[in-house]
Formats: sequence, structure tokens, C-alpha cells
Amino acid sequence: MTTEPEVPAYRPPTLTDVAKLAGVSVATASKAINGRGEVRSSTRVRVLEAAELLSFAPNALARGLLSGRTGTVGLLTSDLEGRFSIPILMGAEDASGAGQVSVFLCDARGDAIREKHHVQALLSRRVDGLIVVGSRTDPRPPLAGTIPVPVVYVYAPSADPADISITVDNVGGGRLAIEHLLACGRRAIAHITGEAGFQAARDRAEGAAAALAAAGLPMVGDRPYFGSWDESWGRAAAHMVIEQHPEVDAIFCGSDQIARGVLETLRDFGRDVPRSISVIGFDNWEAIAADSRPRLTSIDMNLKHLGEVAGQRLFAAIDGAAPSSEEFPGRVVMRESTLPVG
Amino acid sequence: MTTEPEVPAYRPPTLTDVAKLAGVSVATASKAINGRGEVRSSTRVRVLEAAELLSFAPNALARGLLSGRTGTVGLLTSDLEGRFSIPILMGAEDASGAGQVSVFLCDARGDAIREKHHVQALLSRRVDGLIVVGSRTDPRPPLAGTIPVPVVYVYAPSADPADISITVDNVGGGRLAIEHLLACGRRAIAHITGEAGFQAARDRAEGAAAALAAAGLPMVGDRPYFGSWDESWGRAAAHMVIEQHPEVDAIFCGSDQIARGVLETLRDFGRDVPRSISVIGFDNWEAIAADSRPRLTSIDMNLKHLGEVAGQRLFAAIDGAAPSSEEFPGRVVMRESTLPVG
DNA sequence: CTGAAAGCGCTTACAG
DNA sequence: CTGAAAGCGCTTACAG
Repeated sequence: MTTEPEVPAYRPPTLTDVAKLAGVSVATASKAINGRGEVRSSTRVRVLEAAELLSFAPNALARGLLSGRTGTVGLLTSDLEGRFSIPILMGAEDASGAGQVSVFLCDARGDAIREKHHVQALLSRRVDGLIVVGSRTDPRPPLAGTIPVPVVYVYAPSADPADISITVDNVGGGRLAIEHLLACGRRAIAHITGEAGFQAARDRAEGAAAALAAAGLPMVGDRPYFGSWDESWGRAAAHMVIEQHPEVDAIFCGSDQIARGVLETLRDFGRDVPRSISVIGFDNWEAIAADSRPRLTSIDMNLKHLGEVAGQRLFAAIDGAAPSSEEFPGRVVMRESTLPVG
Repeated sequence: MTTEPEVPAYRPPTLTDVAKLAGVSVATASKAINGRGEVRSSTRVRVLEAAELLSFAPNALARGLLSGRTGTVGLLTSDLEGRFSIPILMGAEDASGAGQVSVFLCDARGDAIREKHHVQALLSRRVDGLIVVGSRTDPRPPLAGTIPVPVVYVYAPSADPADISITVDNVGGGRLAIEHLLACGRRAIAHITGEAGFQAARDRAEGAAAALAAAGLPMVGDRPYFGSWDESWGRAAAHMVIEQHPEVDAIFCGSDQIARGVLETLRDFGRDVPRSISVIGFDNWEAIAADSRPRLTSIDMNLKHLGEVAGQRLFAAIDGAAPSSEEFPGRVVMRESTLPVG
């Protein structure tokens, strides 16, 4: 049995190939291609034509080795499946401009070991910086070990205030929701939300309470109904609220899924939304909010924008800018579930 | 105004640093760290300690430059926001093993120009291969230009049968759904689905028709109700079906969102699910299917597995394996909306 | 067992 | 305006 001759693997063209074809030195070819240094224009044209002909694509590895910059950024997420990471990730990708920068994606799945591993892999690939995306708004421990490149935390802030964290103002979001309901003429407002163990739930509730207090109004039931983030809880909690406080004329829900459950129970009770009672959700999750009956008004956290800002901050930090954190307000996306009462 | 002295940027430790600290040559340090060549064990220990002390992480760029392999794969998606890409992406990431391989993520957003641009960026970073994830099952044109590395298409197959495509068997999925309804004792089955312009809609309908024909049963309404993929269409179509064909005892929906709309209308009509009529969805989208009332039985396309297989195929192809495509069946995830009739 | 040397593909002073 | 040479950080024959 003889060894088959190796099929010669396709070898991408190098600058040397281009230079040879154009009849110049690699140094000149390099300058021509990068528009650096003085090159006679006829020479440049010849080089560019050769590069075109060979479909030459400069080897970014070799460049990175020289310059120390790789034009590459690491994106560390903890829940790729979770819907919060994705818009952030898209924003970050947008911020990286039309392909000047490429993004390495890693999912640590909330596992510290895996995270350390990924950071190591990213660092050995010499990323110029890191973006760390969390899946809930509770502060997280900063990346372990010494990280030789800038790091930006998004959605979930770093517990270290010296780090750069780009976050959502959930207290403000809660306030926004209540203010919108007040603007719609509502006065008897309840708040049904997710697990109290989540900072997001507590923050939104705090904002809601503050806005009601500012208006001199009590919260229906006297406190938020903490439970879980899903429809079942929305259904169950709405049931309680309606029975115990039939005067309720608006419900602020901590998530769109809760709001869907609330809508369902309200229909069971024959309460018309929005004529008899208004409902507002949180997250503005299109698939949940945009096609319900009635369509759901919701607070949008502008996650994509958050990602864009994170990307911009990271690039600024790479270029030497001082670290600074920022918190962004959400916005009300109005649909039919809160139409102002005549 | 004087120029500030440059703050000396942090320089990651190199193999030379490690070798110096261990008192050996870089060649020996390299062998010790990679476990290659004969190195006295006391020497190896000394080198490894030095590496540990300096937190040395080998420069993957330099390695890649030498070996021609970067341990890096490009993931080209066309709709990052779309929920189909994400599980596939996770599967592909899983297949890449515990960080041996890192994934470059790019979103072309269905734009050919952007796609070309990203491919170029990926290629110049010398990825070892590419995974192309589509957002619908219609065949897509293969990547433009000569791609010097293996490519695997997932979900959306390449129009070129010589390419490697890993896809879902949607015809089989439609068949599965009908067979499940038949197994539940249903005989008068309607099919409400998305736009006929989607191969996925046509394939599922084809499978459904075949399974009904095999059972010697007609499809209620004589043809599928093509419309759109959302809840509104589910509500409207169910309305029609119920009014025109009150004998219907099961509805196969082309998406979970359609199924949610159908459930809502059935409740409006006082039709009990699943006692009076069964409903099955498609996609098994947790957020939509898992917490409805009743919870929704659905066809799961095993997208994550698709991604894993795509990753494995890519790595095999990188190692020289012959290209081969594969189509995977979905599976029924049973919940309460189809409980067999007593 | 260890190390000097060449080289991966590129860029950047520095001569000419 | 052009090119020879050095070097980025590593690995791999090849001597010793």
C-alpha cells in the first residue's frame, strides 16, 4: 500500500506573489497596497492590478504580529439563547464598523470556569479588547486575573465601579411606565413583576413606587406583586388583583410575558383593555408584544443602542480614552393596550 | 505645550521572556511548553513554572503564521435577531470543543454586499473554515468568489448540491405532526400555515398532505390555509375554519405563533383544547409554546443539534474529509394541547 | 537533551 | 521613487 501523494493544499497568495507578478519588491508592493510612502502612480496601479488578479487578501495575522493590533474584539456572553444578549451583540457588531473590526463570540453560559477558559483563548488570539454581556442586571464580579486589554461590561455592570459598565436605568424605566399610565388618565395602578431576587425587578418596582408617590397615589395592593417572569404568573397575579381590588384601572407588568398572562385573565373577567383597564409591559419583545390582542404597549430598553455604545466605548478605550460608565433610559413604545381613556 | 511621555503600553509576555526567566533557549522553552521533543523533565518543570509566573499565553497569531492553521472559524449569519440562528450558533460553538477553536461571528443581514465584505474580512484573518447560517429553508446562492477553505451551509442549504448543507427535513416534520394527531385519535385535520413563498411552508404542507393521504383522510378545507407566520393570521384563519368546518377536530399550525392565535380563537368559540380539538405548533419556541393555556405541543427542529453537526462536518472537512450533506428530522414535543382523546 | 538558525507574511526605517 | 534588511513571536529541522 503506497502513501497517496499529498494533494497540494490551496495556498492563499502572499504579498511576495503579488510583488513578483508586478515586478517590484515586497516593500514597494506593501506601500502601494497600503497607500503608504511615495510610490509612482504607474507602479501602484501595476501592483493593485496584480493583487486584484490574484485575489490577494493581506494576511491579518502577519499584520497583527507587527502592529500589535489585531482589529479583533472578544464578545463574552453568558446566555446566547437569552434574548437580551442578541440585540446588544448586534449593536456591538454595528459599532465595529463595516468590517474593520471582527468579533470573536464566546458563550460562557454563566460558568466561571468556562469564562476563564474563553478569556484565555481570546487573549492568546490577541484581541484588542473585550465586551462582557450579562443576562441580568445584577452586578457581576469583574473578569478574573489581569486583563491586558480594555474591558466593557454591558447590561450586567461590573461590581467594580472603576470598570466601564454600560447599563439600563431600570428605576427610570419603572418611572416611565407609571408616568405613561398616569398620562393616560389612570389612577388605580398595580404592579405585577418577576422574582424579587432580580435587581431588575426591584429597580423597576422602586421607580414605579417613586412615580406613584410623586403623584400622591398609592400602589394598588400597597406593594408590587413579585413572582416570576412568565405568563402563568401574570395570569395568576391578575386574578388576585382583580378579585381583591376591582377598582384597579391599570397594571404595570415587569415583563411582556407577564403582561400577556395579565391580558388573558382580564379577558376571562370581561375587563376591556384598554377601555376599562390599561396594561403596559416591559422589554418590548416583538414576538410577544407586537401581535397580542390588543397589541401591547411596552418599555423598550434600547438594548441595541446599549451594544453600540459599548462598542464605541471599547474602541475609545483601546485608543487610550479614560474609562467612564453610563446608564441609559428606556422608552415607551405605545400600542393599543394603554390608549388614553376618552 | 509638551508632548506627554507615552505611557508604556502593557506588553504581553513572550516566549523569549519565559525562556530568559527559565534560563533556556526559546527553542527549548517552546518544546517544553508544547510537550514536543525530548526535554529533561527538570527543565520542563522550570519552563512551565516560568510561564505560569508570567501568565504566559502563547501568541496564536505567531503560531498561525507558522502552521497555516488558526484554530478559528467564521460564522456567517443572515439574521442574528432571528431566533433560528441562535440555537444553531450555540450548537456550532459547542462543536468547536472546549475553546480549541474560536468563532468569528458576522451578520450579513441578508445583504450580498455585506456578506462579501465579511467573507473577505474572515478570509484575511485566515479562518480555517466557514459556517453559513440561513434564516429560511429556501436554497441560497453559494458564497461568491473562490473560497480557499471548507464551507458548511446550515438551515438554508446551498443551491449547489456539491456543497455541504445541513438542513431540516420539513416534509418529514409535517408528516410527524399529522401522524401525532392521528395517533391522538383525530380524523378531521386542518392545516394553517405561513406564506406560501417560503419553502418551509410548502414542505410542511406537503408532508402533512402525504400523511393524510396515507391514512386515507382528506385535509379539512381541502388545502392548507397559507397566510403569514404570526398570531393574527392564526386567529383569523381559525375563525374561518371553525365557521366553515365545525367538524374539525385538530389543527396543525405552521408555527407556534400561528398556534397561539388559533388557541385564542378556539377559546373565543368555546372549543375546548384538547378535549374538543387538538392543536399542534411548529418550532417549539419555548417562550411561545411552553406557557400558553393549554401548553402547546410542537415540532422541534433540533436546531442546536443541526449546529453541532455543522461544526463537526466543518472540522472534518478541514481535516480533509469528503463533503456530504445531511437532512435531519424534527421531533414531537408533547404538551397539553394534543392530549389523546379518552 | 539543548540551542542557533531559518522562516511563516508582513511593515517599517533606512540607504540608495 | 525603490529595494535590502531587520524584526514581530513562534516552531521546526538540524547540529552539537
